[in-house]
Amino acid sequence: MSQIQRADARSNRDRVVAAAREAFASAGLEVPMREVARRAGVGVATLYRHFPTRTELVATVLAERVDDCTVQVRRALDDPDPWRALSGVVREFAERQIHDRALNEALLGPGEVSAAFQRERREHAQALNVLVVRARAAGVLRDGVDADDVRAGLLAIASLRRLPAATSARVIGRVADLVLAGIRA
Amino acid sequence: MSQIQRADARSNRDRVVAAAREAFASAGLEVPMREVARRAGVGVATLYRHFPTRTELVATVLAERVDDCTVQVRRALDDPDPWRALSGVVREFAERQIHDRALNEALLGPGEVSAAFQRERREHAQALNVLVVRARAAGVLRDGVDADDVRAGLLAIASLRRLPAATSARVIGRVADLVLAGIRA
DNA sequence: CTGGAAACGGAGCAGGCGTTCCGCTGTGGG
DNA sequence: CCCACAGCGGAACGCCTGCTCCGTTTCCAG
Repeated sequence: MSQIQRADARSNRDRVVAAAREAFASAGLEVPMREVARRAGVGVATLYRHFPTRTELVATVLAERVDDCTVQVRRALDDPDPWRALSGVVREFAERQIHDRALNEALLGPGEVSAAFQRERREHAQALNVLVVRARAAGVLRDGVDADDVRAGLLAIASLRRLPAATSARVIGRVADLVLAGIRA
Repeated sequence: MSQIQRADARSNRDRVVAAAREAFASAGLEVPMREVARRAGVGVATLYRHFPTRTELVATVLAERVDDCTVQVRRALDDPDPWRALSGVVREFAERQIHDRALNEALLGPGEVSAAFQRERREHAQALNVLVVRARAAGVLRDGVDADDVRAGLLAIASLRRLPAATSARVIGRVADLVLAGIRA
């Protein structure tokens, strides 16, 4: 019913997405289209047949990553310990940044790219709000700390991904600790 | 004895530096050379005669900004109140980032550019160390916080400059508060 | 005032990017 | 098995960048 496209086309599309995912994660979003095509073992035309514009390819790959983050926050809602839930989200987010160079650009990139994720971001924000409200009710947050503070902390962690790789991991870890110390009662 | 160059050459050099300073601050370091030349009211060749390569122009402009930061930390050494001195450095640094888009790239940019400031960075680090040691002696720092934590916090603040201008100011302010709360006893 | 060196401006070059065009290839329904 | 056509690869286009070349203008010492 669905197979309008040939089997080899479908397989090539998958290889392109896989190559883009890997390339973006390790080298950042500015990897040239030619390079993605080369890694996928296809010609540039094939790449453009599946993704008519660079932005669409980027959006497709980033959608997966952004979803990962939302899923992670949702999962934290199941944790009965409010502080462990919230601090786990911050720490795991930091961990993700260390291993995936593309993710931070989904959150920081100039409108064009990140505008596509408004819905995902809202879902992420809502789940995070719940975590913050619970933590606040449990009295583990410093007075005056709200969800925007936590989001600002996450953004700060994400931004650090631009540092030279040699130091970014260490700095991200320190900032994550700093953010947690900054929101805790 | 020194005027080996003509008066108009000297004046053009000044205009180029001024134009670059302004352009970098408002639009970021990736402003094209043509655009800097246009703003300065000179041809590109004139620009290249004074700065043989783009990197040299960038380094010249950034050197001023980086110096500003070092001077500011040195001045804080005169403050008798250790917490006010340290927190003032963090806040003023945040303020600078909000108003100058170029500064963060001096600290974050890939080696090529930022490597030129190793000496300045060491001086900055030494002065900051003194502030941290004093604050620690005064007992206003949380246990385990060291100068690297403060530096990591400053880097986090600097990195945020890449956010869309509309939100970056607010987020930078929140993160600065978060960092201060995170290091305070 | 004048001439030659210093300085100038902008067209032009090389190279990298995203994207398109088009002649060929190989898949899969009949 | 076969051939129409979906799908392919890579050369080529247009644009933008950093940087250079060279004929022309401007300064200023004598």
